Amino acid sequence: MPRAFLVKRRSPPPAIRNWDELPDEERADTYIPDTIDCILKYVTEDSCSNSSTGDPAGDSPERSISDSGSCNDLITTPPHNTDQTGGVTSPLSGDTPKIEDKETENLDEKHLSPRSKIKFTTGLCNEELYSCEICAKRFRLQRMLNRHLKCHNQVKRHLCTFCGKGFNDTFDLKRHVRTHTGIRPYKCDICNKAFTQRCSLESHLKKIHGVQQGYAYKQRRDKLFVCEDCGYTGPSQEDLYLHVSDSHPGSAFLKKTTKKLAAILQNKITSVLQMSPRPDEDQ
DNA sequence: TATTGCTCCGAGATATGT
DNA sequence: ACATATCTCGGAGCAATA
Repeated sequence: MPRAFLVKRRSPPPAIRNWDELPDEERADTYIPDTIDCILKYVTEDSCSNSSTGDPAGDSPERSISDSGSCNDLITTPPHNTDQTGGVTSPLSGDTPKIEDKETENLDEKHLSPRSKIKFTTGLCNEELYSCEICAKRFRLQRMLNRHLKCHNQVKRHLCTFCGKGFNDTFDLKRHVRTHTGIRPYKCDICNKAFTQRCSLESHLKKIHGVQQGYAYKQRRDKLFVCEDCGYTGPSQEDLYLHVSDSHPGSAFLKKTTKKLAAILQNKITSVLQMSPRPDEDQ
């Protein structure tokens, strides 16, 4: 789906946004506004009063049904309480309510999930959708809503050890950390310039070299296995595992590798070692 | 087996540097 | 003005869990 159809929340609620201004010990602290209930109540009432017709304005430019006529995972509707950039603002402070992640889960249970699950009927489909009570976005899958709720949570779970900036997503953090480590896995074959993200490389190729990447969807999703310790890239997870275990035995990557995968890899390593003659046997 | 969470990713927007 | 860097957030695959 073209992202132009999505409500963009270009955020920066100025106060807390700058993580550098917070001492480390406060960055990940739970922050539950005393007024959270009020906020939720407000939003709920607001939702009720405004969204009974779905689109109070009636002339929303946002799309609710895809061109194909089928239901989308995300059906975008205008947020009822947004700032100019589409961001959600607290009715009290103008800032997005800050909710620690665990609290967000409670929030899901206590305030959002049951009441958010609605039977949403359109002319083209009739299916249960999960609605965010904060911004009124609707999702076909509960897990999509659950994850979306994190967007409204200013306390990020994943903190950069270099600058303290927080992210909702581990991969976003990993990608961000590359800006500190200088690891650039995506290299331009033509001029050898390297980039931290594939889309930067693609943009470069297109604008500078006039090369349009013709990736098929599957190719696009091919993973690039990057060693975040040294920038080594491998064609497979096994390859990366072998590299890391060999070159960076203390790496967190090894600790994160699932036992299952580690066992599979260990078996492979063992079988390879068994097949190759041991040096002392050669002699 | 169905659901959920984690992770990787791309698309697009915005920020920054030259 | 343009190129590049960085960020946000939804889509999707897969593994873990109920």
